[in-house]
Amino acid sequence: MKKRTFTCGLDAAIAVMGGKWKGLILFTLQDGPLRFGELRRAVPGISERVLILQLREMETTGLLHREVYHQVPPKVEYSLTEFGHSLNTAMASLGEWGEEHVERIEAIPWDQVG
Amino acid sequence: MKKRTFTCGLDAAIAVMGGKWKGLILFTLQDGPLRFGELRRAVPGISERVLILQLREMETTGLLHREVYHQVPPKVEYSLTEFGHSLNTAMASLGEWGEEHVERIEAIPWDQVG
DNA sequence: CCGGGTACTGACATAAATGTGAGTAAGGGC
DNA sequence: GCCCTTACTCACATTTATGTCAGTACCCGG
Repeated sequence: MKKRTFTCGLDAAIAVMGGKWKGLILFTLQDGPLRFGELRRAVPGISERVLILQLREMETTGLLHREVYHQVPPKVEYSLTEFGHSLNTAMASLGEWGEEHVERIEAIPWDQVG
Repeated sequence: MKKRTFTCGLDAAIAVMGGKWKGLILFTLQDGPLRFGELRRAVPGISERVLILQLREMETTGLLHREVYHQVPPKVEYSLTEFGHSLNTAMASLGEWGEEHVERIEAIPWDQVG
């Protein structure tokens, strides 16, 4: 358990929801629990492996809860914890900003960016 | 200019401010323009090269403005555009969330996360 | 004419993130 | 017995992000 330190709140928040997918996963789960397969279909473009890795990370960081139903075929449900919900709320304004500016963002010459 | 499309506003926002540093740079510049060296000192831990890359990206995406003063030694100032300011505002709640939960976030076993 | 400060650039190396495709276990229906 | 579904795991391959370090151009003060 090496402790990380952060320069500010934003730094800490980014450490938790950093990466390309976690925000979207959080967003997708806001309306209720989903099983693994549903989640995969709900987040277009993500690969199985990466989805699993992200889910594991988010479980470890306390953003979401994993509930296993001992059935065959197996059923596993992922849902937001209180912590996850609170982060989702905090990201709402970022999502709104994105929506307001989608056209401008899509018009950015992304091939010149990297 | 390949156009990217986004699944939702959050997706678009993450494309613009993604990565470990852009949020912090935005945050650092919120109180007014800074020159390159000042910025480097204000964002602890970032390397010169990466700072430049991030600044270039953020210039291309329209988040900030680069003003060159033809002096010796050279002086270059970076400042937020309106677009950058609006994103900064949208990220404020994320920063607050981070501050509220720093202790919990620092207590996360980060070595088990990756 | 030497060293200092500033804002870089370039070659290179490593680390982290993401992606691909195959394989596994379990029981139920046929 | 065989195939189906589901939620994975494993062994890679590739891409993206980040870091290190040396070097450049400019003029100025000493």
